[in-house]
Amino acid sequence: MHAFDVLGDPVRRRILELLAEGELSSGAVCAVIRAEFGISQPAVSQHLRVLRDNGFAVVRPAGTRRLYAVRHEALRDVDEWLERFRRFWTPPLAALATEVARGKRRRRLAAEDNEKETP
Amino acid sequence: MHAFDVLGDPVRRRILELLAEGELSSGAVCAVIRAEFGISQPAVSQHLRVLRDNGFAVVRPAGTRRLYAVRHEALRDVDEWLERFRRFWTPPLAALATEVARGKRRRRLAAEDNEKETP
DNA sequence: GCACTGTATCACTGCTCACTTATATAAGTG
DNA sequence: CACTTATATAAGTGAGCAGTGATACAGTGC
Repeated sequence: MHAFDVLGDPVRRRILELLAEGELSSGAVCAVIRAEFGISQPAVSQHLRVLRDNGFAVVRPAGTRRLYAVRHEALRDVDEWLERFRRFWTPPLAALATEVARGKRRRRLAAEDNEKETP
Repeated sequence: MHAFDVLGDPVRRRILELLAEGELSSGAVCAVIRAEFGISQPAVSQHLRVLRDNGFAVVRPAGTRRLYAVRHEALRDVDEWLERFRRFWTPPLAALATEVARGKRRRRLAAEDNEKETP
């Protein structure tokens, strides 16, 4: 499932917005979504599953609860897709900083690869 | 239709990628998409319509052709939705520049509103 | 152990939406 | 004008997916 397919659903977008504030239990997410969209608990649970399966969220058991958090890597991929359009509205300073960040990230990823190859 | 629903389709994303390079005729888009996705001309035309109707593309007649171009405003809205997540991977410099740009945009929009109210 | 709460999965269903074929509209060309 | 090319619209069909109710599973406290 492509990143944008995941974000194509309003419920999933809302869940991510909620998780952006910080870790939340399945039940907490469920409560808000039920109130706002009027859908059942299984429906919310399935959306959480989609988010998990596609790397948009991570889950951590805490007693009987399961705490969800955003995985920002997935959203960064979306952000990078926008890159090619961004130059039309991004001022040069931000573009430069983004470029610097991207270079950093590339170097980091490359370093990780080297670690794997020569452990 | 929400911006992310529009981007939820791989064909539409690809079309936007093509248009990001510059203005293209319906036929030119069609040729590429047909080759890559194997769908019919009407199918492509319908996707172009969705992009038009949702403000992701503008069209300009040129003789018998119709030239399509990206409307960046729509993509900026998507970009702004990502804003709340971006702080996790954006370096401070870029964040500052983005903030400056946003202030600019807000002032511009406000100015436009004033123009309307006192023409 | 049992009951209870919190969460996930299963099996099914209905609706949305992307596709197709056929056709309409519009502009250039002889 | 008829003919062709370029593009859009119409009508109908099929698949996918988000929803439901029922159920299973896991952890907590008695």
